[in-house]
Formats: sequence, structure tokens, C-alpha cells
Amino acid sequence: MTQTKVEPKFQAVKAAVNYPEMEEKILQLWRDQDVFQRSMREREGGPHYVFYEGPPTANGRPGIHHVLARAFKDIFPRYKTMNGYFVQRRGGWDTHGLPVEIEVEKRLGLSGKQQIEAFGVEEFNRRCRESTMEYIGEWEKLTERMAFWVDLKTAYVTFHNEYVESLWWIMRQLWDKNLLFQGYKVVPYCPRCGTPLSSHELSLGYKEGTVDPSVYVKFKVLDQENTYLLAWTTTPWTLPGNVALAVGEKLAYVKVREADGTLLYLAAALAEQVLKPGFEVLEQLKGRDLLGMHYEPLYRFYPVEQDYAYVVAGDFVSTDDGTGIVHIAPAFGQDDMEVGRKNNLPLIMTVDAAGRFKAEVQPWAGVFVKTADPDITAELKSRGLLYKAGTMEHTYPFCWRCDSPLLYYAKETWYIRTSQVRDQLVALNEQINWYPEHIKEGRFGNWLENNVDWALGRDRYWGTPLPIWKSDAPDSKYMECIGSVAELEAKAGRKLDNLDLHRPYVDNVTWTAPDGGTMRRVTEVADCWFDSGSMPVAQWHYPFENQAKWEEQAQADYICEAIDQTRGWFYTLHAVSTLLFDRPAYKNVICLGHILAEDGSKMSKSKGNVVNPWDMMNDYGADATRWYMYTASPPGNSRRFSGNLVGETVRKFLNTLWNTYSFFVTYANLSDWNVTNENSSVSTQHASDATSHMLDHWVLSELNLLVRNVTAAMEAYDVLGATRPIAEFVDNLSNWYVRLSRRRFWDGDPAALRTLHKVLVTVSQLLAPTTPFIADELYQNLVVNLDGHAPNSVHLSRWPVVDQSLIDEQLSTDMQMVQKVTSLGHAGRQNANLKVRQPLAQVVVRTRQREERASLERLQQLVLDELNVKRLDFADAATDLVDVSVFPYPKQLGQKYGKGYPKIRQAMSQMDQAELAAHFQAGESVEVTVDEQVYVIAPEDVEVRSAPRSGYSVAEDGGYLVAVTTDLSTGLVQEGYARELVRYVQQLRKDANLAISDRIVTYVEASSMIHDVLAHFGDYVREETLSVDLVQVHPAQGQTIPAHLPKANLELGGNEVTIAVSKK
RNA sequence: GGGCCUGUAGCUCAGCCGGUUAGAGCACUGUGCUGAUAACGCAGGGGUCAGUGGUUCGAGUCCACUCAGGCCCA
Repeated sequence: MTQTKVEPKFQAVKAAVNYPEMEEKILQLWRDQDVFQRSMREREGGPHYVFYEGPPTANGRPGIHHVLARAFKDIFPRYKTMNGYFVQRRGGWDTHGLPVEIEVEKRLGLSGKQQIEAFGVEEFNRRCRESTMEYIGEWEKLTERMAFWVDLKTAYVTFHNEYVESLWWIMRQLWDKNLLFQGYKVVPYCPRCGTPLSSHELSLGYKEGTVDPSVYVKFKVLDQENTYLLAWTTTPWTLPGNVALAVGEKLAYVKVREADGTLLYLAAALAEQVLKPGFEVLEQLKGRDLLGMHYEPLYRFYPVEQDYAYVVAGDFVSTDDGTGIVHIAPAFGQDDMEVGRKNNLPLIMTVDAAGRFKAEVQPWAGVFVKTADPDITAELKSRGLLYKAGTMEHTYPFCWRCDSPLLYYAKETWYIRTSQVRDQLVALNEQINWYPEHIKEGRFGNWLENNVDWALGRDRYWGTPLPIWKSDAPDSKYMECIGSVAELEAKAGRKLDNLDLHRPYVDNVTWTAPDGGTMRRVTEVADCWFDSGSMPVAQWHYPFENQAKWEEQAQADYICEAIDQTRGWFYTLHAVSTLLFDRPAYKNVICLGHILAEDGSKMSKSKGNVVNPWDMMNDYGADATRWYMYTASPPGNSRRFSGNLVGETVRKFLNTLWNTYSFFVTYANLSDWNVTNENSSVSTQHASDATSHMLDHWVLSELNLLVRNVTAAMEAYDVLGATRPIAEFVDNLSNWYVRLSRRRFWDGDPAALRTLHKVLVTVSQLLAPTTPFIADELYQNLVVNLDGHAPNSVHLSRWPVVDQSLIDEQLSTDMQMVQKVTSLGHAGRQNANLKVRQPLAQVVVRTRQREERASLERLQQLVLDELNVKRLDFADAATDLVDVSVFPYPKQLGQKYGKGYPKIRQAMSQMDQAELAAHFQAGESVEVTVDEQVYVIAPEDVEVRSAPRSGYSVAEDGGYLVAVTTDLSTGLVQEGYARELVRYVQQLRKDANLAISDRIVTYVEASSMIHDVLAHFGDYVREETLSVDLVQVHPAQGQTIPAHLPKANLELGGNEVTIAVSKK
């Protein structure tokens, strides 16, 4: 081996790597080379792949759950780019809505709408606009740092005039289709925010374990002495609005006499649990018997003209709780409202917009309704109308932002008539590919099937103003919906160039109505979910401009958000697209589970168990964090998260890859190997062209299988399938291919170097979508530095294509068998305390199938080397070296004989195993008779198992058995000593900091027994240790090792040995 | 109250069409190997496969119910 100083072809790689540092370096490279923009620009003209970014709101800091979502969003655009697609990835910001307003209110110390209006809507909205971008810098930084490639420079912003104008256009389309309407409905209403909540907002705020009053109220029946209908409610404040009582027509009711003589009606099934003991049932009756029964109203705060205060039927009445008699206040409940409508009952609105009783409700006028609950209860008690009162825990909705308890109110507001297209919503959902699949028919499908109209209006300030103008002439119903600024200009009769399309500015635009009144905008703004759900249209300011862009980007190939978006963005996108275009907005969607804290509890600021994403980036790096997200659990599952778990990813996966890479670079540079010397171009070179080595073939076969599997998984949006196999491969590459091939790398074998180079380059490409940093780090050094024609970044390169000709399934199977057997062989050695350095005479293997034996025969040398044995044999019932047993396969015999199987098994175990085995091995069937029933057992129904008898150490697993001989000949023992000696010499070399190629003189001072070893194995020792001389020092003859040399002592078979080395 | 999902070793997760002795990684203990590896190999302890009942020759796997957690709806 000659050594000439040459320029290393690859940049030297440190064995220990600081990932965050490495990632920062790569980030700088991407910036310098403008790689992200180029990854789009260079694909222009390619087929389109469309990704929609679900816009976050930047009025808070990004959390680790945003990293999760963004990591998953990033994969497929990168993958498709590498496959030649043009993937425009426009970012977006969601800027309107209550969350923003609440934040600003808090900051300004305002509370409620009156105070906002006093403060001034103009200034309030200005502050809102500012606040939406407050943390945008932090979002941009984290987005870049984690390498989520989304174009934030051109991001759409929902408050921009262009965006709002598109929303107006959409609303105008709905208006023209008569899908926008104003209706009375009972809605969940937040008295603090002064606005109704949409059903998807409502769903954000349910709280279990809410304590509310539970009161049983007696309604005095007219014309019946001392007789009452017993009703139950958890909202005493709704009682002043009571107009009826509902019963289930078919339910069973009873009339009972209490101990004190009071007569009560209630459901039969609930009497026992509701009433005090000692009552007497006077009468059994059905609900329908009670219909029309009038009672004395509890209160008379409002004059009522029509008939009311009587028993009506309600199909919602149950006997699950309460009394089976339900108090009806149409102003405060959806069911109540419907019953009221059906029976022409009055609607008594006792409460104002702030949730306080109106002046007419004298005792409690101005009191917040929930606060009045105890007073109302007390007042009823004072009149003897309270049967009993307590509290109960149930689930009750609260405002998702301000946490006020919601009230159900009859409110007039604007709706989108989504229920009209319900069937279409359901049908179009069929075309969407959901991950996980169960969301499609389950959570999302159910939601669509139960679709109710979308409450669009919000009585708020910072949002897209509803473009509806109404005449203020008395009793006028005249309205217009405006679909563009131009149209508004025409109406207003003036240019509106600089008009900000927000309150209060648009509110100031008026014109004369045909009926003589003044056209004024309705005060409401749109639900902010309408903004984001309309982004496919509005992000392009369609139809006012960008028609071509819109055509290209009209339907997303892929979107990804967490599961809470089923009722949020997933729904609103789908609804808007269905209403407008009658097609799904997206084709593939990954729906992520939530991130939980390490202990499985919810992450929340209040618990203080929130993981700061920057800590992950700084401690472990983006690649590790991303890789953990992808590989930890299926995307739809909720996943536990912690720094420790990410750290495991670093140690297990990234370090293994890095070390293999560093190993390659070290030896490639050492041997002056240069891929470009051999072939014209790195990126096109064919690794298998010039290798005949079985391990090279194997690793290339595995590599191509990997490419095939990962590609298939990517195409199927299967993130686990696209990542976990890479980790397995890297493990195999490092701990099998490289380990077994080390010698070839030391020798600078070009075939080995070429193979490993090819593998590393391909792996870097497979990793590019998932761990973009380490992927590019490898690619830069292994490809870009050498090949002027190569793409400048792995992210600009083409996704690897499977080379079918390199796939050798048989070889892969064979190797798996070798790994299985060598693993068991090591276990066998361990059992007998035989270290691997000690050569053994024989290993005996029992496989389950004959083909597996052939596998081992083909790769026999590998088994022998790996196990350090001289001979490989197979256990065979014919030899008397082994014990045999016959194992009846449950699958085959169970299917054949069903119930008979256990009996057969029992019977066969009683028979002479050797004799049975002999029959089966001769290919004969055997008849087994149990309980006078004859069962024919064919050779393929059983497995003949054999185990070596004695003189072997055995390891067994899953039907496989490996046995190594434990008897050692003198020759084997001596060879073992020689190996031991070599290891110590190598250690000395290492300690003396000798270069790998340095020649040495080795001194061995020991008894004659060891000299005998050297007589046989001296050449071997010399070769292994690059010893020019092997000096045998005989102390008996007065010889000594030169004193200045560092020595090592070891013991070989009870003999003291001292060795030393010196550089030649 | 209803729907969807989850429940397998201390932790994170595999486990196919029901079929041989339920696996991997981490952690722990012991041991071996090492001229790439912050690694690696081997062994050990650690499991009522959440529970109960059912179907079946056979259930972690299928069915029913229950419990716990998560999410959603009312």
C-alpha cells in the first residue's frame, strides 16, 4: 500500500456532528442559492400539483402542533417537485374574526360592544389589523427554520381589499342562487361578545362538569284542586319566557298523591327517582291524555293575546332525566322554537342583547340572566311552586374565546342555505381521499349528513362586511347584495378608489333606495371561517384578475390540517366549493391527530407542559423533530411528544446515517477514489456496472426495493410507509453492509466505494422530502461538489427511479435468512460462553422450510465468517446427531379437521417421534386414529423438527434452530489465541496513534505455548497488524522488549503474554 | 345522551386473511464485539394484549357489552 498525498475529493466530515449548526449552514446555502424559489421556477411548465395552505392566524406564537402540521404539509410538495411537478406553495394568513378582536379588547381594557363603539370602530379595527401581524416575524422564522417550504413572500392575507372583494363576489353568487337568507333561529349566543356563534365555533367550547342549577317546578293545573305538572329545568332564567309544557305523546305518565296531599303529574319511569318517598300512584296515563291541559303561567310580565300555557306534544321529550315534562320557552331553545311555531305559541323575549333581563321583567330587570338563577328559584319557592332544587353537572357550551357561558337565543341573522346542498356535500365527499380513512364516513361524513344552515353573520367589527344594503324606509324589505367595488361605485355614484373594505368605511357608503329610503349596509360581518374556506377563489382575487392562475389552482391535490378542522376549514372549503362549483375543493387530505404531552395529557398553557418548538430546533434540530413526527405513530393518531423522544431519533437514526456517511468520506478520500474518474456524471452513473461482489449486489437490491416501497408509499400519502423503511434500511446499511465490507473499504476497493456512494446519494434523495437538511448536506458533499452538471441541491434533483434489474428478491430473502441464523448462532455461542474470536468447528442449522436451507447454502461463506465457524451443516432427521419431533401445523390441520385438531395434536405427541418423522420425510402420509376416527396427515401438514443432541450449544426461535459445536481442538484454540493477540496489537497501534497504514515491529514475550501458536499463525498475525517483524522475546534466554515501548499484558489460556509495538 | 378514534412490556410503537412460543426500539442489568459509529451483537428481568361475555378446533386479531383516554356532536 503506497500513500501519496492527494487533495481529498470530498470535504472531510467530522464523526460527531452538531445538527442545529449543520442545519443553519444548509439554510444559509438555500438562501444564497435561492433554492426554494428555484424549486418552483425550474419546474414551471411541468404538470401542476396543487397544495393549499390552511392559513394560521399570526396573532399568537406558533406552537409545536404547528410544527407537526407544517412538517406534514411539507412532504408532498417537495416529493412532487422532485418528480418534476410545478408546485406553487402560496402561504396565507387568516386575519379576521373574534380571536383577533378579543385579543385587542383585552389589550385596550375594553369589555363588550358598547365600550368598543365608544372607543371607536375605526381605531379598533386599525388595532386589529396591526395585531394580526404581530407575531408574523416569529412565524416566518420558525417556518424557515423547520424548512417548511411555503411561499410567504406572496402569501394571501384575508383582510386585503382584493381578498374581501372576492368574498363579496362569492356572496353575491350565493345571493343570486337564493342561498343567502335572513332568518330567525335559536342560536348559541355569547352575551359578552354580543354575537351568535356558528356551529363549528360552538363545538370548540363545550365543557364537561359544568355545574348548573337543577330545579323541579310545579305548574298549577287550572280547574284541578291542588294539582300540578312537574317540570324540570337547568336554566331557571328561561322560566319567565315559558309558554307551554311538552310531553311525549306515547310515554307513560302517572298522577300521584304526595304524602302532604299534593297531586302531581310526571313520567311514570321517573317518579321513583324524582319524588320523595311515600307517594301514591292514583292514575296511569299516556302523554297524549295530558295534551291541551292548561296551567297557570308562572309569570305575566308581557301581555299575551293568543292561547298559551298548556301541554303540547314534543318528540324530543325523553325519560332519561328530568320529569318527562319539558318547559318550553321558544326564545331560548331550538326545540322550543319549533314547538312554538307548530302550536302558534307566543315568543316571549325577556332578555336583551347583553344577556340581561329587560325592564319588563321587573324583579330582575338589568340582571345578567345566569346571575338571576338563584333569585328566580327563591322567588318560586316563596310562592310554593318549587318542588325541589339542587345542582347538577353536565356538559354546557361556553364561548370558545371569552369563556362566557353561552345562551340560546332567538336571533335574526344571515345564513347560507347549506342544507339545500346537503346531498351534494355528501356525494362530493365520496371523491375525497381521506387519511385516516374513517374520517370520511365517520366524523366528516356524519357532520355533512346532519348539515344545518351555516350561520354567516356576526354582529362584530373586524371582519369581512356582509355586502348587503337595505332600505331604511319604514317597513321596507328592499335589499341588494353588492358583488364588487365597481358595482358599489355605480350605486354610490362616485369613485371609491381608496375605500378600505371594512367597517366603518363601507358603512358610510349609502345611496337612495327605489322606495325612497336610504340604502344602508346591514351591520353584520362574515364568519371568519367563510374567509378561509373561500381561499381557493379569494387568494387570486378571482374573478377580477388572475383567471389563468385560478384555473390552474382551482382544486387542491393535497391539504393537511389537524382533526379539529373537520368542522372548520375542511368543512368550509368543502361547503364553499360545493355551493359555487359543485366539486370538491381538495382531492387528498391528511387529518392529523393532536399532540399530547409526554404523559398523554393535553398540552395547555395552564398546565405548563407546552413544548416550545424553538427548544426542539436548538437542541435537536428540525430534521430530528420532523422525523419523529413522521415515524412516531400513524398520522391520524394523537401522539405523545417530548424532547427525549426526539433525542432518541437523533441517536438511533440520524447518527447512524451520519456515521456511515462520515465513514464513506474518510475512506474515499484516503484511497483517492473519485466517482467522476470512473464515469461521466455522478447523477447518472450506474453503481452496479462494475461490481461482482455479492454484498454490493445485495445492498443495491435492498436500495432499489426501498426506492420502490418509499415511492409507492409517497404516491399513496402513506407517511409511515415512506419513512420507517428508510430507517430500517439505514440500520441495515450501517450494521450489516458496511460492517461486513470494512476490509474492502480499507483497501480502497472502487466497487465498494462506488456502491456505497450510490446508496448514500439515493438515500439522501429519498430523505429530501422528510429530513431536508441532512439530505442536502450529504448531497452537497457527495454530488454537488464533484459534478458541475448536477443540480445545486438535492431538492432540485430528480426523485430516484427504481432499477428493476438490480432487484434480486431471492438475494434479499437469502440475506434475511443469514441474519436470522447468525443472530441465533451468536446466541448459541453466548449460551456456551464462547466468544466470537474463538473459531468453532461446526454450526448446525435447522430451518423451517427447505428453500431456506438453500438460502443458507448460497451464502454459506457469509455465515461461516460471521459466526467464525469452519463448517455449516443442516439438522437432518436421518442423522443420529439429532433428536427429532413432529409439529402439526394448526392452520392446515385445523382447517382440514376442525375440532379434530387438538386430538390429533395430542395423539401425535404420544407417538414415536423418530418413526413419525421418518414417514413424513419419506414423503408418506400417516394415519392417526383417535376415538375411532381416522385422520390422514400428509407430510405438508407437519414440520419435522430436529435438534442436535449433545456437544452443541443451541439457540432457538420461531421454529428455527442453530447449534454450534462446543468441542475445541488444539488448532482451533490456537487460532483463537492468534485472533486475540491481533486484537491487542491493534489496540496498541490505536493507543500509539499510528496511522492506519503504518508498518510496525511487534514484540511478543510469552511462554513457549504461545510461541507454538505463532509458529502456526504468525503470518496471519503479521498480515493483520501490518507487522514487518514479529519478534518473539524469550525471557528465559535473557531477552526483553525494548524498555521505552508501551506494553500490554494479556492472558491467553492461563499464560501471561506481554506485547509491544514500535513504528518501523 | 349519541358518534368516531385509541387502549399490547416502565416508555414509544409493530402485530397481515383468526393459526407455531405476542414482537421491535428505548430504558435497566449482565456480557461480548469494535482501526467508522455518541454505536453494534447476545442474554436477562419486565405482558391478565383495558375488562367481561360470545363465535370458533383455535381470539391480541371477529362480535356484543363495560371501563378508561382523546376528539367531535347534542
